[in-house]
Amino acid sequence: MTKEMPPKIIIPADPEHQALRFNRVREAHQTETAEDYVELIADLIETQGEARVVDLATRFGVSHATVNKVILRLNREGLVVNKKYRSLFLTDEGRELAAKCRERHQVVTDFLKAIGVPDDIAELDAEGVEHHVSAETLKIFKAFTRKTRKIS
Amino acid sequence: MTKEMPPKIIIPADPEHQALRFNRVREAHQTETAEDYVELIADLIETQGEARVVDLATRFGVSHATVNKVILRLNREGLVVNKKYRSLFLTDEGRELAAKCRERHQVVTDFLKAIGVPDDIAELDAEGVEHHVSAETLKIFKAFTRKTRKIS
DNA sequence: CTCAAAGTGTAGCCATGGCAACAAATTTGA
DNA sequence: TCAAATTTGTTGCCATGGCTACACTTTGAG
Ligand SMILES: [Mn+2]
Ligand SMILES: [Mn+2]
Ligand SMILES: [Mn+2]
Ligand SMILES: [Mn+2]
Repeated sequence: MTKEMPPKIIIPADPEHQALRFNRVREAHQTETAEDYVELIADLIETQGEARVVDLATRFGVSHATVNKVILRLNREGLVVNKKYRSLFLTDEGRELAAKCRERHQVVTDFLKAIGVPDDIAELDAEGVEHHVSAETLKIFKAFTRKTRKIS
Repeated sequence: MTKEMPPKIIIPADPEHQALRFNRVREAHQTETAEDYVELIADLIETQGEARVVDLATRFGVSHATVNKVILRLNREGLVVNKKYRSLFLTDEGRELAAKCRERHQVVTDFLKAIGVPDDIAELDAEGVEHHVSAETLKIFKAFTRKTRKIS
């Protein structure tokens, strides 16, 4: 990384350029589990008072064993605090990430609705799309939604 | 699954409804490797005359061993035909999927550019987003791009 | 024609995130 | 209170898609 790239001309068919795209998608996949987990944990703490393994399992549609394994990783990565047989908490870093993800999720959902996607479909699509939208695109989404709302 | 759900009212905070969203994302992840592979194989056959393992590796930014393993799966799934030490071919099903994915990829890229996302960023984002966009949303993307093009 | 380089295949390792089955702790309600 | 139900934890299995190292085949330059 950080080779010298003087004028940085992008040739779309350039193999290395293509590799960059796929690398970025793979990176997104690395982080998206963590993102969805901290987001849902934050939501549960707000709406239910606490985040329990069994609720995460139901909401994600996976077994509690799977949740447990992921939580172990998130703990290792410093996003989640868990004491045995107790409900889950977020670290400061986890809370920060959750806030960022919730905001982003909302921007994507609102945008899809703004361009006319039915609410239920917008919510389905946003769950996946959110993890692949760059900051620049997000900004454009936000501006578009704002503009549309002023009109209507 | 397939419990009786008479009027099917969607409550956004409903845990089962939430599980549906995440299940859909997981399904997309199951298929997206296959999608990107057949799309790139089709492109290489068109532009280079043949699709070779080493080119796929370069374009995806992974080792040739990884490509080989994925190709094995795609062969098992009836999308790719490969003879030892020979270049890769698509089955009819593979070609069909490739065409569908290329079209979808193009629609997403064009849409992002149409709403003002810079070309290079649009191409980055599209590579991930394409796999999470429903048919309904795609239709709306297409209509929006068409409309925008008429204006400009 | 030869043989070195390039390409391909394979084995074995890893991390992630699925699962079922079983074990342990906690909570609940009779 | 205390036993049953619920929740949580753990183990061991699987598939995917990463990697390196090494083996084999094909290709092409000299
Ligand atoms: Mn989300
Ligand atoms: Mn998501
Ligand atoms: Mn694509
Ligand atoms: Mn893609």
